[in-house]
This record gives sequence, C-alpha cells and structure tokens, in this order.
Amino acid sequence: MRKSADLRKAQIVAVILDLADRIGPDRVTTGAIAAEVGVTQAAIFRHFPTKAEMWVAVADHVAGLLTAAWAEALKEANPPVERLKALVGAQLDQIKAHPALPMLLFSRELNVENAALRAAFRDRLAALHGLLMQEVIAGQRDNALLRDVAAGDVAVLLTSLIQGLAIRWSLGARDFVLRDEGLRLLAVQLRLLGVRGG
Amino acid sequence: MRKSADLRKAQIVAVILDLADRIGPDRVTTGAIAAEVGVTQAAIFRHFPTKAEMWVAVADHVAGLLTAAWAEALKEANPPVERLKALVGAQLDQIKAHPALPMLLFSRELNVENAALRAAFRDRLAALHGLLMQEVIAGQRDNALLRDVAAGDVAVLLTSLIQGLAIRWSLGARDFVLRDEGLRLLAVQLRLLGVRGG
DNA sequence: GTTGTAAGTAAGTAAATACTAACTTAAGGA
DNA sequence: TCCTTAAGTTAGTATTTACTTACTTACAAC
Repeated sequence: MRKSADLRKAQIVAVILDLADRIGPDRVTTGAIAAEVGVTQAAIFRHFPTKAEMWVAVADHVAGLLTAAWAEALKEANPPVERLKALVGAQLDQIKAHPALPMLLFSRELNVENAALRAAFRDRLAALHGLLMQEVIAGQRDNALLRDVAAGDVAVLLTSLIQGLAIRWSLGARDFVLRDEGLRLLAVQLRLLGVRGG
Repeated sequence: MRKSADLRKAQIVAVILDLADRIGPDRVTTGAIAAEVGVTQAAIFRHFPTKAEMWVAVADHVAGLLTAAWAEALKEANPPVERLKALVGAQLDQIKAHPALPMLLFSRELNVENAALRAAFRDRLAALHGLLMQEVIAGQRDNALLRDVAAGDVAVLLTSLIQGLAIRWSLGARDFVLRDEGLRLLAVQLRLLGVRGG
C-alpha cells in the first residue's frame, strides 16, 4: 500500500529504532529496513538521501520522545522529591520502551561516523542532568534533602544510577523490571540524602 | 619480520583493542587489523579461524587485565573505605587505559553476535560488584559505613557511579581526568554513607 | 647442511553494502 | 477525466567484507 512521505518517514524511523534493538545498531542496513517496512530497498532512498540522514532523523525523534516524557512526568508530580522519582521513572520507562537507546550511545553511527548524533544524545543527557539538578536544589530549599552536598553532584549520581541500571539490564537477560528496580535504588539513595521514609 | 604465533596473537588482540577505540568496535575489519599489525589480511587468519574468535580472545584479555588490576589495588590498601577507593580508582584507570571498554559493552559484536563476549563482560561486572560489596560489608562491620543500607545496593550504586562517569567521559570530549572526577564523586557518595572527612 | 613445520603472501570469491538510473503506477486536484 | 506529482519498482554498480586456496619462505631441531 502506498503512504504519504510523512507517514513513511515516521515509519522508517520507528523501524530503525526497533531493528537497532533487535539486531544491533550497525546491523541496521537499508535492506533490513526496507524488508521490515515492506518496500524495496531503493524506495527507502526516496525518503532519505543517505543513511546518515536516517540516523539524524532517529536522533531527532528520540530527543523529542525523551523531552516529552520528562515534561509529562513533571506535569503532575509536586514535592521536589516526588518530581525526582517521576523523572527517573519516566526515563526508565523510555529505556524500556526503546531498549536500543543505551546501545545507540555507543554505536559506530554515533561515535565515529555521525557527530550530529553524538551531539544530540549528549545534549539530552545534559538536559536530564539539568532537570534533576533543579529538583535537587528545590528539595534542599525545602529541607527535604541534605544541603551539604552539591546539587550538581547529586544529579550526576542520579543519572549514573539510571545508566548503570540500564547497562545491567541490557547486558543481562533484561530479567528484572527496570522501573521497579530503579525506583527501589532511587529510594535507597534518597534516604542517604536525608529523605525520611523514602 | 616473522613472529611466533603467541606473540602475533597477543599483538593482534592489542591492535583490535586499540582500533576499537580509534575507529569503533564494529569498524575493526580484518583488513584494518592486518594493516595495523603490518602483515597481509590473510595472515590474520593463520592465528584465528574466524573474526568472532578474535573478539573472544579480546574479551579474555580484557577480563584478565581487569582482574589483575583489582587484585593489585587491593594488595596495599587497608581500611575497607580505602579499599573501596582503590578498587574504583583501579577500574577508572583501566577505562582510561583502554577507552574501548565502555564501547565494547554495547557493540554489535557483543550484544547480538557474540554471546561469549557478553557473558565475559557480565561476569567481570558481577565480579567487581562482588568485590565492592565485600568491602562495604567490612566497612559496615567496622562502623565506618552506615548499616541500614543493604551492602549489595551500595555496591550497585558504586558500579553505577563508575559506569555513568565512563559514559559521560566517552560521550564528551574526554575532557576531564576520569580518576580525579571519579574519586571526587566517590567521596561525595561515601560521605552520604557515613564516612567522615571523606 | 637438510628438512619439516608453520608463518606469511598473492590472488581470489561470494555475499553484503550503500546508493543510482530509468521506468511504472497510484492518488488527488483541476 | 485527465494529468501532474511523487511513491514505488527493477535492475543494476562499485566497494567492502570475511574467509579460502595454493604457493613461498623463515627458522629451529637434528
């Protein structure tokens, strides 16, 4: 069936993201994409001039997903500590929904070939760090979090918690519930940071 | 010049590890290896039957390096908290010496193609976790670390600290001193865990 | 020295890759 | 209803990849 260019582009991006998880980011060939989309290989190039452009589109899409997920998480949650939990939970949910995400951080397309990709991911990591730090500062102001620790350092520890967990999940059999284990560890860390009944 | 098989094998492994960092793990072709070693491409296959076998040898080599580095670190250090610092410092030194290490965790060779590779890395991560946990338990026994946190959870937080830092280092311009920044963050975390004058 | 072994080479192969050129056909507006 | 546009196809190409085969040569033990 024939689709409009916009729909097809979106479909291609989604297929790449899915394939990246299932067969590995650099194994995602134009042939594999075409087979999954259900068109000929050449048709892919009607929508993207080069393969690198496809990855840029994937990066844009992922950046949008993350940004939206964080905004959504912050919409409802309200004491700073709850907002921290919401952010971490949202990020873990995104990783679960798109397990290729951690792998993309270190794929060849990103690290060697495509500087734009790397920049996009670094930018999103920095954004998450910023959001977390903001909440840590608010929590310290409310006396909900210890004040004698730099908010930036706490934010680093929290992003590391997410990434370390994602590595463990990816490397293993993905045999635990990312969100549950993450929020449990977050509670441990928050208790160390002075939150009572974390 | 002609070398013995053992020397050549070791050289090939070292070259792969170096190339993996410089051009990306999956860009390491047999041709690139051969050029770097200084022999013809076909000569590589005198020493390894398949490319997958080469990666297994790399994994074995890396596992040995890590294990030795941890043992060395623990040799001298003595109060548990110092031993924790030594372990973390040693691991960060290894990552600095072999920057391909974090990338290998997520390369195609590991994640999709080569189950043996993944198993080897998971095993080493588990080993580090075990060593850290052991020291945490000792620290708690000495009343140097808070007792109301599970030692296993603390070990997870510490390995995550290392991994998160490595990601930040790799993704960025490697523009900070891994060991310094890592030990600084470790001190922050240790202070949260009850260590005075961390 | 001679000789067997194994490290090395030259020259190839089949398969896979990103990308192209020329043609076909579906779909929506005039 | 026709006709323009653009999504799609078929059939390629040049390059790169892991791996092979048949031959050559360095070297160490005897």
